[in-house]
Amino acid sequence: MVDYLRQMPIFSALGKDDLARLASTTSTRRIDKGEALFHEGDEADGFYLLTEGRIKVFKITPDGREQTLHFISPGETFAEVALFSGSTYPAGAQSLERSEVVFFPRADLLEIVEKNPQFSLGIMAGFARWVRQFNTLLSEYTKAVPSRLAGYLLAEALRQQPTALADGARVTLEVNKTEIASLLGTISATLSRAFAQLRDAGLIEVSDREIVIRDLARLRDIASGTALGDSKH
Amino acid sequence: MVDYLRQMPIFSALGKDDLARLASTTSTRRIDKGEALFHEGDEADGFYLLTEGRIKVFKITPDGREQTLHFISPGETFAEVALFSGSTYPAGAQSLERSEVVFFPRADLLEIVEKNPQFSLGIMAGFARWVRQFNTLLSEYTKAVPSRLAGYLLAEALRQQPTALADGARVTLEVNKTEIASLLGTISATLSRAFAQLRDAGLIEVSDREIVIRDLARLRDIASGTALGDSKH
DNA sequence: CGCCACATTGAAGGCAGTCAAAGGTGGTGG
DNA sequence: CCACCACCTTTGACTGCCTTCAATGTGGCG
Repeated sequence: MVDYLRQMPIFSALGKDDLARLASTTSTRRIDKGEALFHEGDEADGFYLLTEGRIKVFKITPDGREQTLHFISPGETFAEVALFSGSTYPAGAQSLERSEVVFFPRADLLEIVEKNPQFSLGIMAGFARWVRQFNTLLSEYTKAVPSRLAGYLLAEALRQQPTALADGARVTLEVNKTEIASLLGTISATLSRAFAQLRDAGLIEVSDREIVIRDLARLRDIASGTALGDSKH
Repeated sequence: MVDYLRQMPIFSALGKDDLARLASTTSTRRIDKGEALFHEGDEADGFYLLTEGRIKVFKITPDGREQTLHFISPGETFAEVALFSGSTYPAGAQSLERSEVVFFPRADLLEIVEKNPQFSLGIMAGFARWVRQFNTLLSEYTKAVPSRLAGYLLAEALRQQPTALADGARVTLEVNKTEIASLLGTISATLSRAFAQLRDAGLIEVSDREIVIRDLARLRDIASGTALGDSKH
């Protein structure tokens, strides 16, 4: 466990002793597909590291729909907001597949923070990343659904193959389309139409969860907000 | 200046020496109405404290509209994201009136963070607050415009008179309606209709920037997502 | 007095959400 | 091994809200 933690950017500044102490306070939990890890409003008493599976972090909107905020992949931490006193989780977390998480109780972390200023810098850097992502999500909201989808596909493509992104690149959707719809702030029926539009315009090919990017340039254009009909000679 | 800083929650954990050092590194800047403080994407080299006036923090959406993220009031800090290395401002800031800000350069702050773990906890708490606020903003986005407006009016009412919020409460809009429209993710024409709907339903009275809340219970109901037509006997 | 920014209102069009139905797929249990 | 079922995906028809475009009103300020 100590070695595993050491690999993570957030913990890399800690010494051997602190790492060992940290490791000894954690607990591991397995959750089945569809099971809730915590609910929005629950008392927040620590944060999580996902070691296996896939988790979604989401809010329930006033009209009862689920709005997904992030999908968490193995190796990522989430719910860091729990590091602060008296707070509750601002969103819920639920597994999309059989998953395994490591839990870090708040009390022990705070002790370590107080002794390791560098560690707090690492946590703050994590926050900054989060802010940026949220910012992006907010911008996305004002765009049409096909634009958001194009943006999502490009982000996924980049994540899956950071090098050599070019026409013909393949993207595998790692969650089902209903979940993607929730992340993009829409519903599966509308997302389905958006996929159809990008396909009919010749930008992508779709076959279940396998997507092939056929026209990267125009896809980028759509993602940046250009309406699908518009061409700019 | 030292006394002024000490009042702020974020700085309250600092000792006299650090406060004095911090104060000596700051600079004050006056900006005219409409002037930009920084633009989205600028190199972020410090954060700001607003001492006078009013500032909006905003992004330009892909289709060219302004999306306001926050209005900053005197005594509030903003652009804290600048505390992290190699980052750029994720949004722009512009004054809505003649304003005065105090600038805290990053380099000096980082030194203080390293010596004062408690200080970093304060900054992190600030971030957590921010996350929550953003979270709220995201939820708001999925609601109809009259609901968002109702939520905004309630939040303003609460901010202006934390005690004794009841029917007959007065709210003064502190920015013009076009700016409010931008904060609520819409345009002035649509916001104008939303005001008219709340007025015609007998929930509020509107007279320029002075709003009177006539039916607090129903206004809360609308804000929480109930459609204006729906009644629940 | 006249300009300008802001606010309001009308008309029209479009995008997306809702409801509904049908086809496909994988998993489970008999 | 097959039948059934639950879930996902897609498509159609419809409705409603919001945006766009445009015109008019109004208050402040030079």
